[in-house]
Amino acid sequence: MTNKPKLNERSLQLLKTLVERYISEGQPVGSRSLAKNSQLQLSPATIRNVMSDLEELGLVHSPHTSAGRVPTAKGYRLFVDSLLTVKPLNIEEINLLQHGLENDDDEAKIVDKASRLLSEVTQMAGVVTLPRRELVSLRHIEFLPLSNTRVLAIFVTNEQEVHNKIIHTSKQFSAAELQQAANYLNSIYSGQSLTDVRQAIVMEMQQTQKQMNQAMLDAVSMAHQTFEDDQGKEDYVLTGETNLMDFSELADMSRLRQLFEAFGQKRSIIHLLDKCLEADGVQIFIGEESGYDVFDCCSLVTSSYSVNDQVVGVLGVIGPTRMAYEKIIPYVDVTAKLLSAALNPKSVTP
Amino acid sequence: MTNKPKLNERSLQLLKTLVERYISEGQPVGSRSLAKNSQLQLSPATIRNVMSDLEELGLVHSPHTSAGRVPTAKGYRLFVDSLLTVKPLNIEEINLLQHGLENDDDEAKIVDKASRLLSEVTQMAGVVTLPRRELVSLRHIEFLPLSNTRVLAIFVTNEQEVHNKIIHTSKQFSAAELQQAANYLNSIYSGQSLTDVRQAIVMEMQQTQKQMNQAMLDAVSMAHQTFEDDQGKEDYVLTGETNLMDFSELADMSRLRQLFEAFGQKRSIIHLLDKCLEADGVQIFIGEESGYDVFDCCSLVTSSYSVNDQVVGVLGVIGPTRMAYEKIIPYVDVTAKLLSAALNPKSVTP
DNA sequence: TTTAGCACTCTCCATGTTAAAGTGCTAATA
DNA sequence: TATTAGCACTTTAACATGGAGAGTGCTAAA
Repeated sequence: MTNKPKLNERSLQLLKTLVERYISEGQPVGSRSLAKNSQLQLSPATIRNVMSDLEELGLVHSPHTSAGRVPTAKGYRLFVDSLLTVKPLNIEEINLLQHGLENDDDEAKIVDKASRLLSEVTQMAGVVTLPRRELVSLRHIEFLPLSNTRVLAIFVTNEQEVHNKIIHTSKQFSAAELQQAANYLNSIYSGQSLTDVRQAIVMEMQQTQKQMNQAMLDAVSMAHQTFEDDQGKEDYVLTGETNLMDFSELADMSRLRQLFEAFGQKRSIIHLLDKCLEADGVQIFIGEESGYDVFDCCSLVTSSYSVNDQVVGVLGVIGPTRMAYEKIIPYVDVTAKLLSAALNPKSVTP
Repeated sequence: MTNKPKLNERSLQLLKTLVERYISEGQPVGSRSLAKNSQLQLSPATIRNVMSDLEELGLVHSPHTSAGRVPTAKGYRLFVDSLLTVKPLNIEEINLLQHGLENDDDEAKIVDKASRLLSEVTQMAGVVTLPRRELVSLRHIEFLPLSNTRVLAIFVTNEQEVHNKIIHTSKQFSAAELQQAANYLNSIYSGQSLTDVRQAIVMEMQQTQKQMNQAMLDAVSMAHQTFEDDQGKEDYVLTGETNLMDFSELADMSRLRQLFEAFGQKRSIIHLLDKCLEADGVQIFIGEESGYDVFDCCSLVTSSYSVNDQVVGVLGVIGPTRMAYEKIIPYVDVTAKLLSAALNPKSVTP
């Protein structure tokens, strides 16, 4: 499907003004209005011919005979890729974001704030995935006895992420015994990556012939339980969903409901956001491009953010396909950069 | 305002069938329909007279001249308090709930499940506050060094709730020093209630003349930071909000938006749920009774749940004022009891 | 290739009509 | 005195009607 015929400068210029016009007015754009607002000196009749071509190419679409034209997802795509003139943020806008993302010890708080800022500033929904490190390293592990054979396992990864899980043991251990087990594990595995630790533990458990005393065996078995399921729960923070209720495109209740259910289930959103992890810079899904019916009249503008030059998450904005891309794109772009900056380890002052 | 005149048996009977009728049909109920459906042998004309009285008392209300009558919040209130015949759940319904709340180590998971069950079973929104203990006792505390003077404080309360916080110290401590501090604190404060610990720490810090070495002072100072802000974040789990989108009463977008914003902000909901903590058994807020405009056309049916015979939380259902109270009430009631059972410490098998 | 002109289509809005539902009032009835 | 029948009146909902406005597609002329 190599369909790029007849797309001369003029048609593109017309498509551009059509999209701009539609984005700002929200009404199908007719040939008269285009004739006036494009810089080209053309009569409405000529423009109608061009529109006919654009429609044939699937770039625009007419809701009914006597309405103007509306851009399709494909039309938006062409617009965003080749026609858009991005409006960089001014100082105040940048300051607003920078201010909101001032340093904070708590990673979760910063992420939350970033999402909130995105939604405030764009008046749409803001979304930020929690930062996920490729190599999660084990920092420290600790066991506390609960009732009977239940034990509370607490472990810290990546300097400051605390996880906990309740595990079951074969016999009842005293606090001292558990302390000993933790000491043993800390001495061996501390500092190693979680995947490595998991592997090593499985190995240990297979080679029982190795000279290990019962205490060490118990410790390894507990560690096995603690780390067994993937601790890498992907998650994201979504704010300003209610902003979406004000868009006429989403006024249909069943549509809206599906959208909010998708937000609640998180799965599809995570999957979509994951796709953006690899891409560098701002990435955009327009309408049906996402592949999820729920987002048919929505667009998603995202950018990845990083810590230590390593991409660890994605942030973005969800809104109706008809959004002011020229403004939203820089907002997402800048927020991603500022979030990266805010999350990066502070330069160590001596 | 002692307004209980003319409320004879017959008027009450009519009000009852009116409310039942309106709940099941969703349409204003006229005198003809009431004449047929009430057991009383009365002509529509007579019923019109009675309706006129009920309207004067503020129990019913006419949307316009030639529509039937609709119950007001006050009407619903009278209905719920004195006229309602509750339909107890049958075995299958109870089993469904019981099954869903099977024992699980993780408190958060059970609470989540309870909320989900409530919303599934009622097709409205389910809400459960996280269990909050009156006396939170300190179980264990632990410090881990981060970069520079930052320290990760981890502490466990109530046998299995893990909290963590980053604190700042005056100088850089080694892991060993921190371990020592934690040991000291554990030895003194472990087992005491958090409020007691907070008090004791403030006392310690004031009486510096007391013979304490520097290490002890450091430990106390760190503990002070760790426990300083109230760790009692009240929170709740809300599920099935999207169910509410299907009710015509909430079809108005701005209304719906306000409602969902209230859900997101949590404050007003928490406040409302807190009011239900004291009450025993099922409690109901109908429409404007809640005092929050957002809930004007919603009702909230709640019940508290307990652990060790002590009320620790509230659970309930949010839906339109026009809901099947006779079925919703037992659902909430039973779920609260089952949740209590699921959360109570298992009997220790020897 | 572009444009003017024109018939045509579709939506929107205001208007009007009718049927159905239900009320309030009055006067008759038990 | 409480109840009921009867009737005039009101309101809504659903449907038809009929311009006005906007915009199109097509054709033929420039």
